[in-house]
Amino acid sequence: MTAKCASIDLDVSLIQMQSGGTRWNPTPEQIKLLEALYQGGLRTPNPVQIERITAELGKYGRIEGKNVFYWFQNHKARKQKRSELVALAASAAPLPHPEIEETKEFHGGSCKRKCRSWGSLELDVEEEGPGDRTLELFPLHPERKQM
Amino acid sequence: MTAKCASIDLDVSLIQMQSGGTRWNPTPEQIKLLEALYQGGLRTPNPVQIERITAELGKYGRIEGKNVFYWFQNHKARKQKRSELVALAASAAPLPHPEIEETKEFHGGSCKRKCRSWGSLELDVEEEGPGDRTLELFPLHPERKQM
DNA sequence: AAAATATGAATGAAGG
DNA sequence: CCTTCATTCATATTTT
Repeated sequence: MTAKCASIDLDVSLIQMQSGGTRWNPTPEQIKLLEALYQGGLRTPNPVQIERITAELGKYGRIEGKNVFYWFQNHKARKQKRSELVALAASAAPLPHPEIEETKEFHGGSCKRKCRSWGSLELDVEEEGPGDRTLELFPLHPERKQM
Repeated sequence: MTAKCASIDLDVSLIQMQSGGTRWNPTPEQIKLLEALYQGGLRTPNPVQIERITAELGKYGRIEGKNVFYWFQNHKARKQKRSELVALAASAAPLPHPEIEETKEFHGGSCKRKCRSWGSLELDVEEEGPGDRTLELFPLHPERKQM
């Protein structure tokens, strides 16, 4: 028997948070919801939105409003940066090396791919399609209450 | 009070596994060049710089923009950390005078950042607005776990 | 080979 | 909003 179970089932999710020293660690469920919201078009939620999202995500783990706020900020900023960098690299260095292993097949003749993300290979992001899902996540009237 | 759900069985081993191969392993030539740039004063290259460096380093091995980006970030942070450790050790032994120089920032100062104002500010929304009270923000959850 | 260490990668948090 | 700091995780490398 592997003496591994130390009977100290740490409820890390809560204990460390109470100490106030550990940063928020989103659970898979929380991430899924956040990404769904982002995909739905939400970029900078208002305080009201933040409060609601926080309340919903709070069911899956400890979370605060600022976590939601920061998550959207970071998510947006980093997607921007990745796109920026990839686009720059693509325009600057088309094909410096003969060892190509990408086999980019373009259908229709649109060379302008919008491959974001760092890598040149995998790491595909969810692309919101038109009418992909009936996600009515924004029943709020358009108000300008940005921080 | 043993009301802990525990279950820390982390299958994280696969969650963030980059299916595609190993992480970037810089060649000696690449490291030499990167360190030369760092010594030259470069700390946080812009996307343009990153692209150039990537293009140059690409001659010596497979590399991407994010590798350069991360390298500088890590290198800088860890150099600072080491410097702090050394300074700490130095100030521990041969220092007859307890006088501490006031905020002697050489070129960066890695002091802990102060908290801004998330402690108890907004996010305290109890009202939905005038007559606006019919909306479910999360149609994704058919069931509630709050019981 | 196992443990310790070094470092690439990722992201939460905060400053400006 | 954009940039940067700081912490953490995962893995390659070195040490014992």
